[in-house]
Amino acid sequence: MDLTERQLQILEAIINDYVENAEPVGSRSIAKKYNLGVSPATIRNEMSDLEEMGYLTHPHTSAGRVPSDKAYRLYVNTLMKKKNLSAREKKLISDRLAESRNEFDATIRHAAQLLSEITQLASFAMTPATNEETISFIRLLPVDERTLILMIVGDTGNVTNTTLRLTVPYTQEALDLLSKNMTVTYKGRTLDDVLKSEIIREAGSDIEAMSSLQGTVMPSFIRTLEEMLNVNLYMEGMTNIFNLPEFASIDRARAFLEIFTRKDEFARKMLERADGVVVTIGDENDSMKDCTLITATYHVDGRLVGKIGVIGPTRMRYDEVTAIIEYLTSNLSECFRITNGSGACVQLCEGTSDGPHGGDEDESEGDEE
Amino acid sequence: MDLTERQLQILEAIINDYVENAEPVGSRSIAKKYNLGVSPATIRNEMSDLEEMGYLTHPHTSAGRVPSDKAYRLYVNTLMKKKNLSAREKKLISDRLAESRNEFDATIRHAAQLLSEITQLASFAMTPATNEETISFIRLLPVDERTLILMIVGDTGNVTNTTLRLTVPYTQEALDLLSKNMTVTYKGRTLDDVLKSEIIREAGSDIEAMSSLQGTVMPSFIRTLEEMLNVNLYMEGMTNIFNLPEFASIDRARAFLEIFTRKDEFARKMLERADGVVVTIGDENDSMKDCTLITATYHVDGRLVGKIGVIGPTRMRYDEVTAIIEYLTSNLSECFRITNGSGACVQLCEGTSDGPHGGDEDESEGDEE
DNA sequence: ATTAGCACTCCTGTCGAGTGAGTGCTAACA
DNA sequence: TGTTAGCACTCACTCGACAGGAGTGCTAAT
Repeated sequence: MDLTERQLQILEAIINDYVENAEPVGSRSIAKKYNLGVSPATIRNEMSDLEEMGYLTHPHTSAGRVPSDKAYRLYVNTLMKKKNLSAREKKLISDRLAESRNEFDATIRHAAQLLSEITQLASFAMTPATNEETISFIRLLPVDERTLILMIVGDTGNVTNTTLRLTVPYTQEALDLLSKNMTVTYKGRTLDDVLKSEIIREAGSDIEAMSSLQGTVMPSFIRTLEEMLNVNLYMEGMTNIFNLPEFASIDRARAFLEIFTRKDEFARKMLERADGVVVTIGDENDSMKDCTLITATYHVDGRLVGKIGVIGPTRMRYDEVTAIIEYLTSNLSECFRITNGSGACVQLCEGTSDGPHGGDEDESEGDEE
Repeated sequence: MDLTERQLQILEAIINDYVENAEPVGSRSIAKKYNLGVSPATIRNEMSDLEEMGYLTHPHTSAGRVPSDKAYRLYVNTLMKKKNLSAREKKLISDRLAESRNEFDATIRHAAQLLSEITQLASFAMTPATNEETISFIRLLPVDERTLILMIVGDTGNVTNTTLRLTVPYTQEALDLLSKNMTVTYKGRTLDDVLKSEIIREAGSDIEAMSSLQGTVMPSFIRTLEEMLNVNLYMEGMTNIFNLPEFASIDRARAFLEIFTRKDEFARKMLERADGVVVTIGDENDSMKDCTLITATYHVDGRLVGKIGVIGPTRMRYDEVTAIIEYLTSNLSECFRITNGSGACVQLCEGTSDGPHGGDEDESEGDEE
């Protein structure tokens, strides 16, 4: 059954009022503040109907009405008007992102910080998943007679390295050979693929092989691959939620903060979410059933996809938050696009652990000394 | 004025009782639980004296006594008996640290996790400060025609790298030359030293130089050096404090958690603390005036010094926590010592961001393709 | 010096009345 | 038939009174 125009108006008024004041809203205050041309009694009747339809709830008989998850869903889907950010806000976002534009991870982290500062909610940002990244080359660099660096470079310029300290000295020849062999073996294969095959191979490997240089390097190689597959997750503004009345009880606050302590689990869940702006309200979330989660995706070089999002109570300024997150992700994507010079990335683009472009590793390598 | 033996006994009893129950302790309960052979009335008199001397406080007339910071200080300095960990706890620590012993940063993080799990308080662990680390060599590695990797290797095997994406292609020759020049220029100098001189040089650099490959690489070089100087700080168990009655109020909890959000500031403060086990109680801390901070240092290869610590209310099991932190740091130091084979590091020692020895970069390299 | 006894303080929890915000129903009205 | 005014009713919240209890501090006896 569809809602009448007036019911929609009343519902919207209730949502706006409740979002602002966090207190059950009564018929009289709606009639006074938003002049809909009807009396409190009429509004009461409509409210009663809206409650019957599941859009409103009632903490107790003599209290005002509170919007339900269903009401917020309706609001987000149909009622909400697209909001435009003020020039000031836009400038703030652009400027702050530009500050660290040359450093990939720092930019991502700053985006999360910005998001929590502007929305006054908790936020997160993740570096792109690297499942489809392929190995470009592998290097073993000598540090001293027993220390060496294992370096894996992906086709997007993503680098991960590990310092290995052997208990017995290695020879330069063995190092060079292994370095070469590993690159030949793994080049062009995805991290995932290599990891799976290597874990199986390791499990069945013989002791003989383990005593060789390769035998000692391989476990580290596997671990380094695993590390390279992990996304970096930055979470910000967790103490913001203490300002909100819905988290005034220590138990609610605690439950909320525990999300932040289990980053791996959280990252996994976020990776599963669809691309684009996704809003999940209250019960629509698996856990955090009284929170709203708004996530969005940014693109690196049009290929890799990273996620960023806001976590707060279901009572939030949906219009503002989605507007901010949309502007922020488009700005981020712009930042990480180098092919069509956007002006945001004029001279140099650089990333500590990631970057754009499907790289080509076949250019001559040259030795450094 | 010195305390009598009986006063010390009573004070200790009050501290033990309060640490356990978090409630003001009365004369009667002391007389009953700890049979000191005197009546509640006598204990009351002693308590009154102890209060006068500043060891006890009194929330209100008809409440029991609460130990003051001064009492805890006395307890830690003279009353406290050294506690021995149970075999089970020792095994737990050793086993958990051994799990990740080959990965430096992971081990540090696990140490913090362990500390918070066992003490049920908040904890932190930091990687060693690298102020005195010298540059071993610098590498510029090609990824594709416009992407390259800048890699700085310290004398301890500490590696930091950054992926640079240029807007104009570079030549292999320029890359090799710059790589070589940079190594020759900076090798053997400390990170601090190079950073300072380079920042000054950059400020006065001419535009001409900026357009060269060197000009584009240098700002990233500086940033990467800065990154290399930063210690990694891991904080764990922050939600543990919600279990403690002293943090039942949302404001107290909030103030506490805000420490965790300003990691840089926190890291700086912790670096300033003396080596060894350091206990600062309540007012002895600059901020966090109603917390106790217990920190200790571990050693890497007998040279570098890292910090680890516990943060909790002044009411804590000082004996247990110091015992745990002592055992943990000695175990950590053992883990990171390779020269005298401790058995903890038999086959291979490896670290993502650290390692021993003053390296030599001049060994021949060999190419990968 | 120690202790029993006792008055006193002050926190805590409970109970009931009063208050106010808000609803739900009914009857009058346009 | 939809809208509105009026009114009774509900229920949370606040405040003061009161009792109970834990604990102190003082005094006098041992």
